Amino acid sequence: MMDEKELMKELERAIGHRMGRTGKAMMNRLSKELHEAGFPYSAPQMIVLANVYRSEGLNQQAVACLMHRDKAVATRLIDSLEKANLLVRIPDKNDRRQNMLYLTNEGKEMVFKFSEVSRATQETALEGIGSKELVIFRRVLDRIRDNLES
Amino acid sequence: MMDEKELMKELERAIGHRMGRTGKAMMNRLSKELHEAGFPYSAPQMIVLANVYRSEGLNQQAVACLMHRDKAVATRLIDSLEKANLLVRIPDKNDRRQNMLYLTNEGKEMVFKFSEVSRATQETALEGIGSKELVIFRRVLDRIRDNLES
DNA sequence: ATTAATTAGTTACATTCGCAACTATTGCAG
DNA sequence: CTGCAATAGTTGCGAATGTAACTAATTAAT
Repeated sequence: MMDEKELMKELERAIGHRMGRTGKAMMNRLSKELHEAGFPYSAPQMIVLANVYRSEGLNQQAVACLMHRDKAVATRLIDSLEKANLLVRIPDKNDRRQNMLYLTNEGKEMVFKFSEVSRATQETALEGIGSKELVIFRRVLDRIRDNLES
Repeated sequence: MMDEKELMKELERAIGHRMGRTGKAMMNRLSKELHEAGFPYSAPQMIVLANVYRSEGLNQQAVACLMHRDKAVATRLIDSLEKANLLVRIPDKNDRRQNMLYLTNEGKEMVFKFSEVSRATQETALEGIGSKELVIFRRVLDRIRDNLES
């Protein structure tokens, strides 16, 4: 068993905890900015919308995968967005199990407004961080993910 | 050659996405390792315990603050840990609103076991990453959190 | 061709979280 | 001293999440 000193060091260095906190901070800030900008929609809802905007016609499974959430969550978010007339489900003629997703005009407008808020938030998040550091940061992130998912 | 502004834009684009995915991967892995090691306790429970270990006698508010969670969440986690005999609440004689938290011997043992699992998981996660890069990584992580929480 | 296995999506259920209301205690202002 | 504000902790409630069971459609296997 390790001695107390080492244990203390180890506890202080919990990268996972730090990353969780920072990730949550990002999400919280985005939600707050959206709310303050008068958005009647949540951040997860807008993230779905943005993903559909980037690749219209994609199915719900793909949405779930892109946002790292369960497909049940995708179903519910898409339900709410369809009810709000921001997107529509179109059953795929070739595979009627799938719904292809398309934005309405209202949905597209909403994505544009969202992207402004989101960009501002991200700029705030990365303020004072040099591009060299950011390159390393991103490389380390990817490496950690690879280490854990393989 | 891309100019600085374009490069930053390009880098920013994927940061939120990557952090979400990587953070989730870490949490999943830790939970899995804990479960496989026969732990009957969750990661948040263990994080509470580790914090109490680091500064015994602290109150519930402090625990909540350290984990960046609501004090209600702290109450429930501490409830479960006290029920499991891993820690005890001792009312502060000088201010009877506060509970001072102390680990039981069983709780201390659990922290030691947890720290081994957690350290192993972290080693897996950080394999092949140089200490220089890691320092930058941590600095960027903290900077992002500071940027967002201030 | 029929049956089994797979896949997309939905729904039910239990869990967790954070906000807000509430209690109890302490500190402060007049 | 009295009463009001602030603080620690608890509890109730609604919202969001993931697992798993389920339906419907497709594909593969024999």
